[in-house]
Amino acid sequence: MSLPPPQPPQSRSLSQLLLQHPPSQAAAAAAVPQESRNACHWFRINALRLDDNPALLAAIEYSSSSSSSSSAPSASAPTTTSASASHSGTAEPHNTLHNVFVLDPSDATIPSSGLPLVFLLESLTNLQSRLTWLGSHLTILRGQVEQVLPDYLSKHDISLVTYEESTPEPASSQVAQRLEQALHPLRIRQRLETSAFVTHTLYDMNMLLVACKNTPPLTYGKFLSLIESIGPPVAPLDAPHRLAERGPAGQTDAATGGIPSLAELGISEPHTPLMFHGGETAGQARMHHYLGDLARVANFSKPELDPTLFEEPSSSVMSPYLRFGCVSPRRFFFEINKVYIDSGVTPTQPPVSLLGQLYWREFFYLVAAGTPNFDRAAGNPICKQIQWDVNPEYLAAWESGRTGYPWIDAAMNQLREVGWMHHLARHAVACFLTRGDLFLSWELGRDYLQRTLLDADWSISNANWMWMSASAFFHAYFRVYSPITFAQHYDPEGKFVRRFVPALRNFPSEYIYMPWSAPLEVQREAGCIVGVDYPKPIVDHEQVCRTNMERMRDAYAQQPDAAALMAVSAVSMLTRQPHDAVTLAQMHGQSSGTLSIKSSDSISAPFFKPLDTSANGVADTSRLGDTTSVHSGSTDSIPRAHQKTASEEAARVTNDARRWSTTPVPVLSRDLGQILQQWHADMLQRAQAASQLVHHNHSDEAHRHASEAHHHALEPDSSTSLSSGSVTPPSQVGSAGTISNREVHFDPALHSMMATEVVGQLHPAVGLVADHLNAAISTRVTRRSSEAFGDSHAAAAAAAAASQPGSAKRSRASTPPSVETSTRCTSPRKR
DNA sequence: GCTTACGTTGCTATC
DNA sequence: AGATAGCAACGTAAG
Repeated sequence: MSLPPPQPPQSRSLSQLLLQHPPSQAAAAAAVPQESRNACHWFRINALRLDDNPALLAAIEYSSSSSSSSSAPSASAPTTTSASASHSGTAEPHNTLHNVFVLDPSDATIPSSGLPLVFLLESLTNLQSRLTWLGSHLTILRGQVEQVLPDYLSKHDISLVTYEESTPEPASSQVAQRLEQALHPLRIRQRLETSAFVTHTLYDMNMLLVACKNTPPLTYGKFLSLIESIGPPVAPLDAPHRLAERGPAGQTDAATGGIPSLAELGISEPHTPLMFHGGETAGQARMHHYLGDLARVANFSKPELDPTLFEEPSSSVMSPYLRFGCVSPRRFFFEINKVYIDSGVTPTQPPVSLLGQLYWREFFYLVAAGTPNFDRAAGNPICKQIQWDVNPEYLAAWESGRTGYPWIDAAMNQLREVGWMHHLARHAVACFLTRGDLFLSWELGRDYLQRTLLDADWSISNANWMWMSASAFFHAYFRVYSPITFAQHYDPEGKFVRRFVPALRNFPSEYIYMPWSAPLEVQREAGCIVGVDYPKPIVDHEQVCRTNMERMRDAYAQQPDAAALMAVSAVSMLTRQPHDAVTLAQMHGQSSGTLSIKSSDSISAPFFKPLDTSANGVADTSRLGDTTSVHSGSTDSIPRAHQKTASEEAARVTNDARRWSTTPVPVLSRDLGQILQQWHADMLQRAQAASQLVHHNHSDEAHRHASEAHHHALEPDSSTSLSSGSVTPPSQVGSAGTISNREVHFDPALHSMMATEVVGQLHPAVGLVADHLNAAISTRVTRRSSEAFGDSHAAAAAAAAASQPGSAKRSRASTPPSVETSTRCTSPRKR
């Protein structure tokens, strides 16, 4: 795959920058001369740096309009007649620059404990000293953003706020939305403007979503093609030069304070020295150090890196610095390109190259931005619906490094100790937790890593967990990592295990990855008795791996359509006939365009195994039988999967009961209700995001319309739009046990209505939901009905789905969420 | 609707 | 040792 030719980094002038970001330019021009031009840059968790920070530069530029000597590099001073313009030479500028970070306990994107918190505090400390050197100051506010920040802005008479745009993580955009909402009074009272910039990714995800018509590619190659058609990312901007002493340096008022200590936050100091230190300075040092080895960078090939190296990791470990924005991905990108040129050799190519890793990050951000319910299986249209087991003891063993498989345990211990694991070690533990061995949900593993890893990144985390569990992106579930041979290949001596599983320090290499197989005298000699000093394996890999593969095969074969489910659900909400939503895919009558969906082969499957799969039933029974027999006295030293504790068995039985329930309907309906509610919440969020987008565009009319859309989203008219109240409670959902005989009539015209009326009322950005609907109906449901009822029905279904509902809606879905469309589409419709 | 090419990184046995 | 075939056969996306 040939890539866009690298652009040399070039610094652009601020006026150029502002041209690219008309909002802030508009803000600057709109300010009334007599008013002060105090600006505030709100540092967010994804951009804790001075380098390549256009939002910071914009704030500097805005607040230093009078003095070209104190403004940012190469900035041409805007023509202005402001009062401060009369200040000359060394005089203190009248305007102040404020830099604020808000420690908001309600902000889920801010780590609240552990090594990630330590890393954050270090990053803030570094940021503070860098700002001080610059001649400015970092103020830490504590409390909810939407309360403390407006107060601060009001008190300091600030008229421009700049910040880094939110990530695809819902919690991230929610914070920004809460703030924007709270700032509304200030917009009027002190003519406050806000401006957001995207530098935490190489590309603006909204732009990419438009480019891919709201349907992100699901393969890396397709993603590369997409960005190839767009061109290389924008070059990074240099950090601001030193400013004259400005801003409220040294000031501490009641609401502000310094950077809190760990103790102050009630967190104990880590007992081992940090391996990776937070901050822009540390990040840049690491980047330059790593990039100093030209040959290593040019020959970088991700899958070949050794996951067992721990003194000096084989990969760059730039990920924590990218997560917190200590280093700009654009800067990293252009620095890598420089090395490629300097190295004089042909560098490796994506997907395995170092640059390719940045593209992976971008790819996952894009899919995350364009996929509803990206962080869970339910209601996630790209995620396979797999009936994972429930077993808290297995989960606890995995988390705490007590699975009995030294390679897995060592990796988990490394994670706990240093907050980082090699990429391939993550693969190993993720595969082990999910499809490989324990068959637990990827969401559980994601949760643990998300709060433990220094580089935890919502978009990348969820994508990789779906990948490794073969829930999305990757589907060759029969390729399972062995917890024994995989690490053996890299580290036959077991140095990594000895370092991170102290109990095995003296174990002979021959048995280091399978200590249970060592003769007892060997164990005694090594000072580690398996079962006493180190746990026995909690599962027999050989055995569970085979069983799990069968379960994966079954799950794939009976894969329901999450997308179709969502589509039908949505229509049922509109028709207020949710009791009918749960069923089957059959097509009758092309002329009437009415669909019905058969539950037995599609809808019930996401949450339940079909009742009639006798083969599986037998297998299940036999497994339970095995369990019983084992309890009657095997002293076999070889671990067996069915050697279970009573509580494990209880969990298993509960699990089976859930899977084999003979009355699935009520439970199914409850799940469905949750999906609908979640979906509705997502719509609200998108509407708010859209409204915010319009704020940034400073179009009064657009703004008014967006507000109306927002209002509608928040207080939906129950007769016209989606409200959680329209979800039928489980008790109202049909009679149990007759699910396979029930049908729902599904009119494509209603689908169209939903797109134009309800979705359109919120915002065209919500059109992406309609897009999912569209895809769901035209492909998934059709395919289902084809399987169930033959080709003629399928053809009719396809025709119906693609005819009148398609045309109107498709054009909307492919329309960028621009101001123009928003003014058109968000105007409320009377019924 | 069908076929085909492709997909960041498996394991084991065999030569 | 390093490469190859067999395993059992997935989904995505394009033609």
